[in-house]
Amino acid sequence: MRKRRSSPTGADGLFAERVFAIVRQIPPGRVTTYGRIARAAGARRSARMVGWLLHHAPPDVAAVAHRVVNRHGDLTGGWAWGHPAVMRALLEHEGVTFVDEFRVDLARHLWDPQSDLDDDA
DNA sequence: AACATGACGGTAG
DNA sequence: TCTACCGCCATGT
Repeated sequence: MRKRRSSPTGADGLFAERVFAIVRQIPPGRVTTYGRIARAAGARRSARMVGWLLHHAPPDVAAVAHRVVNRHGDLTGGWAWGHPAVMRALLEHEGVTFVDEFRVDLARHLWDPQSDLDDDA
């Protein structure tokens, strides 16, 4: 039964692949959290792994990784772009509003990977 | 093998 | 609202 591991980087690839697929589905102008992604992907490694995976994500995923923030909406991974201001600029460019210098308005832009049935539609 | 660290999250004070 | 502590999993030293 559920004996996975034995592979680096969640390398079954299952969890990682799952996370990357979800991130790629985040619609522009929307944001989601590490925890939401972890939960939608079957968070066995916890949300911390999501952040770790994003740091090791392929170019196509990194291209939309700015839409992933922590549970408070803070741009904790902003330094991956050299400075959080860069990440903020990318989000604002998509219409995302902020409630603080580096905190997005989750109440208004939060997107849940398990609820991709709403919004736009 | 052990300890410290990290793009996190939840609960408790 | 903010700080502190614990749990989770992989990496680097």
